[in-house]
Amino acid sequence: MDETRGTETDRDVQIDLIAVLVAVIAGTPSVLTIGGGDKLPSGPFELGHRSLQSGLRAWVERQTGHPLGYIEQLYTFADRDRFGRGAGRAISISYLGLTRPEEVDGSAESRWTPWYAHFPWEDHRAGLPAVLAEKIEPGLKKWAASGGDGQAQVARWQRASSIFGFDDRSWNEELVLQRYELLYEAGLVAEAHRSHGPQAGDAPGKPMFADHRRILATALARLRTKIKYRPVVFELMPPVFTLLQLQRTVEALSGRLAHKQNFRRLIEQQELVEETGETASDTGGRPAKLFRFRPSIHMERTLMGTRVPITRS
Amino acid sequence: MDETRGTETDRDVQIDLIAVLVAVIAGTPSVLTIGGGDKLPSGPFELGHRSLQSGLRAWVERQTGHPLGYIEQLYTFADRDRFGRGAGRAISISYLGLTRPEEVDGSAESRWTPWYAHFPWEDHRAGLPAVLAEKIEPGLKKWAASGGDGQAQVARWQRASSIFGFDDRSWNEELVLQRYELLYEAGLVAEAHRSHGPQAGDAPGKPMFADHRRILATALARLRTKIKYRPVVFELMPPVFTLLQLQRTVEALSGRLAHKQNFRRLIEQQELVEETGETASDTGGRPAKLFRFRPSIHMERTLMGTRVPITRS
DNA sequence: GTGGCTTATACTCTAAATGAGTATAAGAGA
DNA sequence: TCTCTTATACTCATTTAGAGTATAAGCCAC
Repeated sequence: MDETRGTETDRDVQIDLIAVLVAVIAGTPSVLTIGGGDKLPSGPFELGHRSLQSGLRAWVERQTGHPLGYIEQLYTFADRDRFGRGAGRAISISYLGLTRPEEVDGSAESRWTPWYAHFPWEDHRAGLPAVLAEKIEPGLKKWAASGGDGQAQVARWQRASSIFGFDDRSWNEELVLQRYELLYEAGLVAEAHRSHGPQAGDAPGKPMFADHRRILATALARLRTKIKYRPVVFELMPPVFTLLQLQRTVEALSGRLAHKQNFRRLIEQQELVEETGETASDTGGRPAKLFRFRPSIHMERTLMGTRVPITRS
Repeated sequence: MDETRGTETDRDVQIDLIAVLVAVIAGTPSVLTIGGGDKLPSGPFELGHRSLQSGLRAWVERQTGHPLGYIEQLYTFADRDRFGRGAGRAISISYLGLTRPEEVDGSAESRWTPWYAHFPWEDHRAGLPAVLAEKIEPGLKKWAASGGDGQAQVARWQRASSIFGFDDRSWNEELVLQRYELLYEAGLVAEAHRSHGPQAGDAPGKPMFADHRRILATALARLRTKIKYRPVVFELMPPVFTLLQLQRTVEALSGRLAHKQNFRRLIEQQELVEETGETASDTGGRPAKLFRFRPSIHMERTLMGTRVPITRS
């Protein structure tokens, strides 16, 4: 099996670990960035590291002063052209990490960036984002119209509209990555233009370094999928919270609103939380009971499911 | 953190691509193996490869004579001790691939191995597998009883019973990896004993080379999860099939039986398939209508969902 | 060619889950 | 006390899911 080995196989291959660290800060889902807010924390995987995870922890903590809690592997990339030709090649192993607000500090080099700044079309909490109708839909219409023969054009538009929910199709919040990739393909995000030419300024969403925005999209998609069947939200919550706070966090992640009464029904019937006995009176209305996550149920739920209701319209 | 390092960041790191290639052959879910049936096809990622996927394709096709269709990335491993100390270290990027029976041939070096040979406890189609009550439950009871103080013992047994569905808890077919890892931890699979000592013969399920069985477990878990919400089963079906054949394939993957009438209802209402107009008369009873996958719905369903009914008991 | 075996296919029934809404409670502040 | 705000309890209709009954349409043995 080892034909051409020995010379080049195991040389010039750099292994990078990239972290997408997420926290919800004052209701705003945010990602930890370095370098002026457009780079994800990352660093090389070194021989001294015991494992990929521990390598990542070491790097991120050094680079951001931020200790890592829950982390999970996202995806491994290896594009030859990732950093231009001739530079050898890099393999990037990306991770998703979740942290609580209390643990948030932000060091000199790192800071928390609201992720919807990079994906304004993903936040539907206040209704359809304007950017969809103003830039994305016309942009994709043009892209579809430029695609080969009639049939190919129809196929392009079908793809676009089913992914983005145009023409009265429903919005699926999990398709973050597909949407980003489609925009990239259609040249509607700045990263698609190597030279960052004239279009870059007009393209929706703040661009990021190299393919970091794609990685962030992967993370968002994974998180939105995961909160529906694993109780990971709690990794983002303070130890004690009201049900509305919990709901707001879920909404921040999924980018859409939930039906309050049904949300509460679902959470309670799943026995994920228990009352602390105290109430929070700073809510502006009737004081809300405070809850904590039920640790006893933790393992069980990690295995089984959690569900979250989201309004249909 | 950089204890024993020197200059060597990008040296001595070998990158392996590992394929878990799945096909359902005559109702038996199988995995492509080499080396006498205990190894997954794999090979180094080389500079000449355009991407991870194309590297994998090249390797597998050369090694097994088997062209790859649908593939998706599974997980990236990097254990320092994977191949013993001093051997540098290896990073393994694993992929799951699905193929159709027609494409199945099996070359000299490769062959198809029924995967339940490696995971006999995962096949519940003919009721609870005997190995559960005979070996696994007593083995895990013993393991639980040997774990620290009373509380720790209870916690161990709780974990075991909720993962394996003991004590009248329900079986969750998706927890393939958790079950394998628990068995490993409890020393109940041969791989847990480096020396392959006396217990190896008694341990349930055929062992595999290195950590290949863990990778296979990862693949099985992913596949069982995925068939529930993406129409990937069709990658495993011939172009034309009866609904019962489709059902048998789903059952083979999930390891449990489905309710025939409800299965049909679900498949039909989802409009995943369409009649070809022909019937198959070799089914032993009333001839069954033949169906094909609806290509028009393919993209849409790739984005949206597919569901599959499974009997509760 | 008829009765019995097998699988296919159509329906029915019931319970649970889900989406949406109404009604009432309990604080703060004018 | 009235009003505003949020919290919380219930109700209702629809959909989905699990399970079962009934009927259809082939083959085969006799």
